[in-house]
Amino acid sequence: MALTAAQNRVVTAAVELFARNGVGGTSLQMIADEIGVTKAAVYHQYNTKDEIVLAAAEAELARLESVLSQAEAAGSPKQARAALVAGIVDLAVEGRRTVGSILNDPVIVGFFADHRMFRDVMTRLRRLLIGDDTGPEARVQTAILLAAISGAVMHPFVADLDDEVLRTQLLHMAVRLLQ
Amino acid sequence: MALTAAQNRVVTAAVELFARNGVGGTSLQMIADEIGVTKAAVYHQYNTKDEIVLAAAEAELARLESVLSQAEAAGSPKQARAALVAGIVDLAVEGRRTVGSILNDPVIVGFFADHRMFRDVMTRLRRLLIGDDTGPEARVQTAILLAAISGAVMHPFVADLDDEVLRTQLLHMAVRLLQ
DNA sequence: GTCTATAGACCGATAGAC
DNA sequence: GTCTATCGGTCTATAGAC
Repeated sequence: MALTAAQNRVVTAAVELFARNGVGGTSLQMIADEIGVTKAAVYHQYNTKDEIVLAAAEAELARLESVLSQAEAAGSPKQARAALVAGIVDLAVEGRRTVGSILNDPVIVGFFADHRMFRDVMTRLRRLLIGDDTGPEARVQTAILLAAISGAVMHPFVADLDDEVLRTQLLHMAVRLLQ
Repeated sequence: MALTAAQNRVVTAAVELFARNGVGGTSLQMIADEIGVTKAAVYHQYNTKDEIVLAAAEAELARLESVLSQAEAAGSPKQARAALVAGIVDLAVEGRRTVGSILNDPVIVGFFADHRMFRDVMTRLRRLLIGDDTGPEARVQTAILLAAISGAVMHPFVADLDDEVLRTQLLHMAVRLLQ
């Protein structure tokens, strides 16, 4: 899981290109060109394209996992939820160019379903946001909250807005939606 | 714009495959196989892959445009907004497997920015939802509303929910968010 | 860790018969 | 409207030198 400097260059370039062209529209040659090395040098770090996609998805997820862990350490469930939502808003705004495309790419969504690491984070996320209420209303409401945050940051309607303005408005709405 | 039967088969297969594999991850061979013809037969309908992608995006957008036109014919702005939101919820739930992936694919998002038809629909959508208020709050709120609807329907948290339950919950939230 | 060079499959696209 | 056959190019992936 700990990446070497060379692996980090590969993953960073991959995340950027996946957001720009989609996973299926990104070749190893593109990644190599973006870094300024040859394909063979990329293959020295990862043996298949799938491994790169997985590493890129894990790198993005690691940031969410970090926010999640911090939130779980909060005093009360209510404080935990607030901390989590604020952290997710920060994450989404910070990565507004890349997060959305990657989260929605069909190939990566497939990984989400297949690998336990992703499911575990989703379970923790769900538990923190809605506790033990597994009814339809709570599930839809949580899906809306998460989709709204990750989707709104890359919407054309807000493309020309400052990060700070976007963050403030988004957080305000998220708090309202959570009540 | 009016599609022949053969063109319709191509576009329908393309929409399905784009949702499953992404635009960049879908080849003309895949589309041909899905229909049960050869690549050359597909090329007889559309001369390039880009034309197919464009036709697929237009087909999806045409459904939104139809909802938009109906809403614009409503008596008051308030009624128009309500009709529009209800129509969009229906559209999203109906196409919950495909709509989300296609709306977020980087290649199609690029088309959205380049082609006037998409921008026109977006302008009408925006006018109907927020009128002449072009401030940050209104823009973020509208982006949230649209992102929430299109993103929530394909969220893993609601994957096992009935269409009817999902539609009801989603509509309830949308109305609340619109106030 | 990076390179050159290459293998074999698949890509988008075209020609021409039926 | 669909087919067979083919083109040049790019794809993922590997071998082996430095």
